[in-house]
Amino acid sequence: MGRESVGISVSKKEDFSEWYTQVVLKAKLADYAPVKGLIVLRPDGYSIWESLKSTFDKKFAQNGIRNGFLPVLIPESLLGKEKKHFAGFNPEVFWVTHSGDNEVGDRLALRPTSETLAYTLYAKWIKSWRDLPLKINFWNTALRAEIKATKPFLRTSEFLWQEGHTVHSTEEEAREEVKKILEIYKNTVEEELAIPVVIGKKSEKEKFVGAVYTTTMESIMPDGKALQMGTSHFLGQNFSKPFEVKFADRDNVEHFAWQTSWGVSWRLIGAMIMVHGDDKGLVLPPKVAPIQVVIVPIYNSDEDKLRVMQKVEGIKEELESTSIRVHIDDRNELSPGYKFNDWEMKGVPLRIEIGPKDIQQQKVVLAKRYNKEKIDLILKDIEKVDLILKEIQKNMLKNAREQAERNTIEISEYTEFKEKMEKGGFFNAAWCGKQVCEDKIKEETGADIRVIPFDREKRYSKCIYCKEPSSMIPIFARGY
RNA sequence: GGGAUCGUCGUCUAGCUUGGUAUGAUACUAGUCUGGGGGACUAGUGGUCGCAGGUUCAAAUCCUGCCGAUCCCA
Repeated sequence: MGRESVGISVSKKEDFSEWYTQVVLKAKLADYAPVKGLIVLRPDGYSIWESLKSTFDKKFAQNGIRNGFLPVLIPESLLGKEKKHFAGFNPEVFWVTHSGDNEVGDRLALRPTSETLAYTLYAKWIKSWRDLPLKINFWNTALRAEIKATKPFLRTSEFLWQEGHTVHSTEEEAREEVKKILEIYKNTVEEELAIPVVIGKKSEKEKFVGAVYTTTMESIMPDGKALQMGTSHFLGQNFSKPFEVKFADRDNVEHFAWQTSWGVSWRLIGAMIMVHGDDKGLVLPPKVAPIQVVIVPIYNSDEDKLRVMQKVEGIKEELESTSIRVHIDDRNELSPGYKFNDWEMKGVPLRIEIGPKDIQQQKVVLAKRYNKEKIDLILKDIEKVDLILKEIQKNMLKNAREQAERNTIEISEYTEFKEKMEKGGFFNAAWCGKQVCEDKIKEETGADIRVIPFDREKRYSKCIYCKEPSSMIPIFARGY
């Protein structure tokens, strides 16, 4: 009894959407807030975010990027300065119309993104080529009113993210920056979260409103839908002109600057849950797990307890000396079986079980979360835990990659495309580049162009829709 | 944007048709026995029925509005 109400009550395979929501809530990553579309991050969820944040911060710093802070309110007059940008975001902006009892003249937007505010300030700060490049990243939240059904981490009206905004004196340097950032994103997501991504460009239709072009990384989820994992935009001079981000070059001629902007959000956490989780709950990659190893002591008498706990403390110290994050589950009132299930729900990568029998044999039992494997480890080999965690991290990426590959297909017949799209997946299909075809495909199959992979930008074939000559093979999929 | 369904202790749920202040499970608290895969027993705590208003002697139940959630279609 009780099993159903404590654990996940549906299987990942049969009801993916319900499964996802239950994992988020029951693993205590997040909870719903009293306002539609808003969620609350709990400590277990927030530490995953903190872990990602610290990795990104290190990599950004190595690339000469520093952190700053921007306020949340942006006057309408600023937001509207770049026309297309404004038109794109306007339908989902939250507006502040009053300050206290007084109506404000120029309505204030709760930032849907900060380009317009940042660049107003950049225009003040940048005078000379000596001020460039200017590279600032902002960790904050963005607000975009979601009318559609919301999902924790994947679609919420407020989300945690970082938005980076850089300014360069040359076009080449800005384009290079866009690329560098996307590489940082890809490496981090694959190495930390063990999720494989495909990088490339967005189509004209799908690019960031106001950008010259958008580069993106996309991943496929186990239900066959695509998730945008992060974007890095080349803004050209589209913003520097209306916002007058200008600098005097070495020859004392004034030029408009070249800009980039880029961001990843807590969607990454949602992706991690979907890709790695199973019917027992969350499965965390060791690198981002708040607790990497949980020790469950087993005993049934006071003398046993004493002996076991002594051993357990020793193991903990030894593991911590190699910077492993260890937790001892010393809750006295719960049975070992309950604890096993509890930590599996929370996704802790490795569990150590140790009881009187183990002490007698000078060993412990190791249980790996991601593949449910249970093995014995001789006590004096305890330092191998570090290696095992590394191996888990590696295998999780490998498994995810294999799964992604199984869900990716080459396709050249439109009828087959339509038919198979019902089941989802990444479809490599040729495209002529015309938006009419892109629109028709979206209308008839629900799939859009997720990404045009960099290595498939110059592949010549026939458009899947109109059969006219095509010059690229994008990935089509239904998205989140 | 159009349509449908729903909202009762923390969670799931009975009651709603035929108005009379709420059922059970789980969780939680305490104790005893237990303890290597969600343990048992006993005793407790907890809800005024999403919110606001209306009808009525009386509203979880009927009516109106709002808020929120889920699903389908575009």
